[in-house]
Amino acid sequence: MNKSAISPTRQEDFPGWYQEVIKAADLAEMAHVRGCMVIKPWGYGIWERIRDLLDKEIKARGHENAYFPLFIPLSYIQKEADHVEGFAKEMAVVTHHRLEQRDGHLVPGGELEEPIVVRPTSEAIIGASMSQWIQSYRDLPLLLNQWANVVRWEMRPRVFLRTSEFLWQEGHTAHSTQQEAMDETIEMFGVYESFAQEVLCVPVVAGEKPPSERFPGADRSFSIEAMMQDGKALQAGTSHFLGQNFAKSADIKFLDHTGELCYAYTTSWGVSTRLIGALVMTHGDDDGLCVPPRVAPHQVVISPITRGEPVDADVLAYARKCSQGLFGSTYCSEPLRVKVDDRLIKSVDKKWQWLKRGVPVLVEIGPRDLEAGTVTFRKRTSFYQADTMKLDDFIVQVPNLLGEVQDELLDRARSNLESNILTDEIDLSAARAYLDQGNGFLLAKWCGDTACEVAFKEQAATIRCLPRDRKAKGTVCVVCSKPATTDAIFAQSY
RNA sequence: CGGGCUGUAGCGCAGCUUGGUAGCGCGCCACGUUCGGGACGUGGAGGCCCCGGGUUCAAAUCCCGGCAGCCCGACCA
Repeated sequence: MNKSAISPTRQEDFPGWYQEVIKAADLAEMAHVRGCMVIKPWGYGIWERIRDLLDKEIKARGHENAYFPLFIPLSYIQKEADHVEGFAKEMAVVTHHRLEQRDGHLVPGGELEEPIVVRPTSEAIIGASMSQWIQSYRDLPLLLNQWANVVRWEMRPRVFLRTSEFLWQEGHTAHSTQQEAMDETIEMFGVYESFAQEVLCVPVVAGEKPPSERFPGADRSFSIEAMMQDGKALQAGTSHFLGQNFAKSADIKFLDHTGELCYAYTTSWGVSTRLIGALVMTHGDDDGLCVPPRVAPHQVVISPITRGEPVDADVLAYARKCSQGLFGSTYCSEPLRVKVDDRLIKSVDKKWQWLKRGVPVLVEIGPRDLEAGTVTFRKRTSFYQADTMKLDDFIVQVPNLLGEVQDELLDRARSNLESNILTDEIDLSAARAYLDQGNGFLLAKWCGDTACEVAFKEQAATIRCLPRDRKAKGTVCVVCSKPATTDAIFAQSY
């Protein structure tokens, strides 16, 4: 009888399962514009939680939010050579500014003298402002962040993972010294790492990107790499040390305390709606999504079991009493988010809906509970096992229940990550065979030569990052057997 | 951007070969019997058959061109 709610299952067809969960959990649907998605309330609610919590972390470190234009003059983009090369192939370009009737059709008219690109990222246009705002070392550091949409015309869109338009946060800072900019890069890198783990329950491998995977125009890039349940890596957040590259191209200069004119050092860092894709592929099961309580739009849903009988009114009142009892309680220093789902549909349908959406705790209240002064509830992590508790006890216990779900999700994900990182010292053919199966990460030594990365191309595997906290066994490069200079995580990736 | 597959009711699909009144299941609405693990019966609503051209007396069906989606590559903070 315990037929799973999602078909196909993860085992049968992981990409098919992913798309089905997106749909069944009411997160999003593809719009009829290439690669664009409509984010539905449950999905957007998760994004709002991510935004609100991360925004606090960003502001707590002295950054201020601002907003810069969606449109960037082509000439701004052109200033940084690597940046242009990195983004040129995926740019939406605006060339006209009106529509004209011609042969009964609307066609673009009024060609622009200079084409405008829709921002794929905002280094170029924010740099232009920075250059005007910064004159003295007293103007530094300049610590900005913006929440915005960006557009990248990717070849192969995938909902939440790689959409033509997506929502993100992009931090942009300018500093007077290299060290301070580097510290900033590492600081925000750390914020992402702990946010992923503590808030999203997504454990990650944190490390520096190899040169081939750097952000276009960056001197150094750092990323957090999460492992999806199919063993593939998902880059979940990046932080870049841009050196003086953008300062030179955007003319961001200041007079230091000795009166010398210097270029600033800049950084940028961001996370996007891709994090929702990470949540799905980290915590989803064959019954749908499991939303970590800290980012769940509703942490507790109370479903009154009504059957069109006189007792319904009392059941509903009892459900509201339960909801009100939770009012004023907190979890992680925030008021509980509780919803009474009093829609006039069958309670069993509500149960399946909330299972698929992944609400952390679902409470069902019926005439029996009313009579006994109890509630019946299920945690999403053990949904098929309902518990019954006195109402007063339940009200006290809810924060603990949420904590349990949060912990269970993290533990489960962490054990998946750790048990699927191959750390054996193996030779190239064994490494290839392992990566070809695509069931996890390989932690191995690397000589630092890009040519050795190419050896894994056939297996579609790349170096995801040079892990900060993990040491591979051995002393020689897994590919060429020359002395290794670093540890590296090899994996297939999204 | 190359190769393959697909586009018909909210969702999943049949019909297309061989052109001739638009179908099925789920869902939705109404009523009745049910009801704490996806109930059942009866009746009903709902379609520019992706878009634009062409062939034809006649196109969901044949031809051409687009657009969008999925899978595989290449590409990709």
